[in-house]
Amino acid sequence: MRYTFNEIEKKWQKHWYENETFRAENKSDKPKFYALVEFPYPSGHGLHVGHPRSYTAMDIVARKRRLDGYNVLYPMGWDAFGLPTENFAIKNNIHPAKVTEENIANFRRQLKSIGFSFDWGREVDTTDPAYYKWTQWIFLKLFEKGLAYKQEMPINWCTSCKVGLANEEVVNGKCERCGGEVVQKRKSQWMLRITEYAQRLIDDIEELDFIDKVKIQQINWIGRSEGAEVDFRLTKGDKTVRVFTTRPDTLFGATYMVLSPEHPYIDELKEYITNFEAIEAYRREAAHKSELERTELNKDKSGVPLEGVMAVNPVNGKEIPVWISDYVLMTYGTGAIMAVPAHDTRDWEFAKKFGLPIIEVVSGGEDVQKEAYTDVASGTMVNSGMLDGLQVKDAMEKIMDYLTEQGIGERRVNYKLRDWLFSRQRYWGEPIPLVWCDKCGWVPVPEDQLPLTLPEIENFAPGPEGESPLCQATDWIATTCPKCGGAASRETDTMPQWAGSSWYFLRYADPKNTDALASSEALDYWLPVDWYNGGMEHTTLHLLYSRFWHKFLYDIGVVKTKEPYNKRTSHGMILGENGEKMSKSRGNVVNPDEVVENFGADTLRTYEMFIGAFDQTTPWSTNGVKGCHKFLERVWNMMPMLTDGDVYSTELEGAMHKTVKKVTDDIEKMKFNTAIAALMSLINDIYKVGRINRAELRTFLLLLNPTAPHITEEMWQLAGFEGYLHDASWPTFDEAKTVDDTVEIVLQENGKIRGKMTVPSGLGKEELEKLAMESEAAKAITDGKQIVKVIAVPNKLLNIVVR
RNA sequence: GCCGAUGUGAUGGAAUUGGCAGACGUGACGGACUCAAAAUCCGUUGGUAGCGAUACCGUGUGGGUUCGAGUCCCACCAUCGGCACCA
Repeated sequence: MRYTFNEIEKKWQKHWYENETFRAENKSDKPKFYALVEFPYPSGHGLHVGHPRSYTAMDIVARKRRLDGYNVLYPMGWDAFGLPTENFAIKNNIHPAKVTEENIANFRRQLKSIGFSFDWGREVDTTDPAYYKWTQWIFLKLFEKGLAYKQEMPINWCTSCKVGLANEEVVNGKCERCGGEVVQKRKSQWMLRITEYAQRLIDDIEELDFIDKVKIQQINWIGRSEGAEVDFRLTKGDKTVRVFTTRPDTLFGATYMVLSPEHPYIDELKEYITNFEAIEAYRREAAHKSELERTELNKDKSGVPLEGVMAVNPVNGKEIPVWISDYVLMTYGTGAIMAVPAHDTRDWEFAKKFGLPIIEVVSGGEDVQKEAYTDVASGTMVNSGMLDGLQVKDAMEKIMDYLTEQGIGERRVNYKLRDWLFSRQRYWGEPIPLVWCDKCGWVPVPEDQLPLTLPEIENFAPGPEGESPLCQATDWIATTCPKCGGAASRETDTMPQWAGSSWYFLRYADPKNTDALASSEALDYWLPVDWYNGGMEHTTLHLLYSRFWHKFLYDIGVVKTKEPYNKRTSHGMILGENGEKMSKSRGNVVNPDEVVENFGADTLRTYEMFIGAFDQTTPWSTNGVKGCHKFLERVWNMMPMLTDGDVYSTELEGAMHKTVKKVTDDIEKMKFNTAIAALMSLINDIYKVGRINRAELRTFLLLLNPTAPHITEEMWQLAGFEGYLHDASWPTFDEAKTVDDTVEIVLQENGKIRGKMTVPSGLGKEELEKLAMESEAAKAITDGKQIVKVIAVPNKLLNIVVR
């Protein structure tokens, strides 16, 4: 009988869908398990072969958990707001909602053809007003608690198209669409105070079961650093400039000060600055550079001194020059630094270039005129007045106490993490549900008027000054103030795509609820997510944003867990066959539809799991796909070898127990490639034996089922096993039967292999040494030599060290 | 530049976490079946020398620790992910 995968797969997909086999219940006697994958952005290109890598992995976990007796929730949805759809809509003048609908339909069809065990009754769509009603609701709660505020922030502005651009649309400082010049333009925008949660986001990650690299990257991204803020008086005007420093101990070595080009005081000091034109010119130049370019360490330092204004070092009264330079960012710390060139590499380079003095205040390094000495662990203070003779650590404490006493500074913890820029001047996003009233200020749209839906407009492109496209909807904008009833206007900015994806996993618990984002019973039952798999590239944005929102929802009593996800793992990317990133322009895109059509969903799934280590990037290989298809054909062709037998045969018993153990362990560790390799080895053994009995086939099908669910379900039925495979239980193994009676050990001379011998397994060190030393091979090693030492490793080796 | 990873046969990768490097798959070569080809099945396959037993070399590069290093430490090189408006 031929392996007609197309028919078999359609048959079972239909069966599962019609019988709602994978429907999750919000109440059950079984323990719950919530498996989550990142919902896709339904792009016009259709599913990428990268998507099924993550989805198959969690499908395997979900299917295995069901066989283990869990009530499993494994949902799917659409993160459908976003730029590409909007740009496509602008270009072709189609409503983005229409584009989105078509793309979703295509994605849904593709995902269904691969046989994932999603609960299709719980689909969510971030662009559905019934969904974004609650995204808006969460925003209003944030606003109510003072966590949303407006601030001037720079956007990328194309001087030629007159459009605000996403970072991605800026290529080498030019507009991706027209090649026009891109500059930084300041605009008042909505921000969310994620920094309020910085410490909790660090503290609470500790106890979570996240892979280490995710934890480390999040912690580094939040970037906590301890130090002090210090006030420097200026010789002109009545302002003091506050700087943040992690090295207050080096305060006596501050030989100049640097302000960010965007620092607001510069304008206020205009009347005192004698070279204001040069300053202006430099600021214009800085507006052309991205932060990435500005902070590159190896780039040539640039800057301009503020002539006519000096700063006064508060600890020794010395006047020091004030510069502006683009390596100081307005977005970190206070936007101003004290420069200590002797003990900071970037300051050192700047001082060298502009001939500024370098004064050593920590001794212990080389000549500071030749190189900055940055070690904090050792060193003694010099040239530092009251700090002289102290160790760095003690000097740090003393100076901070002094600054606080004198009222010229204070201890301060700073985070690299910045508040979340939440405004977009775009159409295809959730409208921000606020109204501006000249009398009352920003007023929330009343809850009973949510969702505030997107207005219908003619043209989805942004306005001439970079305003949101929603500006065209004048009827929609004009409204009354919910507070005073006077004339008022709606906010026209929309939310970023990250908004909808920051809470979608909550909606899955109760996706059709109209009274709340989900019922508290459903949330209490399903949360937290037990296992969340996704891409490394989402570590510092999506994953952090959603943890922040979840913590906020915890604070206002919506959810009962502090953290949304218990466990986080990540998958590697799939590259094109040539080892490059898949892209249309490179012509190396693999369409999953073709793989399903030509080889079957089970082959696609098996291959994507066999391709390599799950968390590693790997290239696609058509021959590899064929190899996996061949494996499934060998599985199929076991049917004629089937014999009776309720227990494992003696020939295969050991191999069966070992494979059950291996596959069970490997799935938990996401080592799917070696789990499949173990099944391939087992089938090689079965072919050697030439037959398989019913007990062995039953176990084999169960082990392969999570990976290749269609073929295994079909063979289960063909073999006449009871019920459906998906209702059966995961096989168990007997540890004792996974161990062979004898083992081959290696005999080494000074670590080099000299021979092998077979010994009973489980021998202790002494027994092994005694037995092995009597062997011919051991005698050949020791003959005529002096034995220095013998190292015995049970079940492994015996190493004889001789001289 | 900063943060996080990775580097093993012709090739995708494996290695119980310091103990036989190369499991499993692909490719290649040989054989069986066939009029023939495909498919299938069985075998061989890191390099060098040797008929052979075997010996030596071999996990990006250079050092180190250890009885023993793909695995640990130091330095370097290369590649990849992220860097806040792509998702």
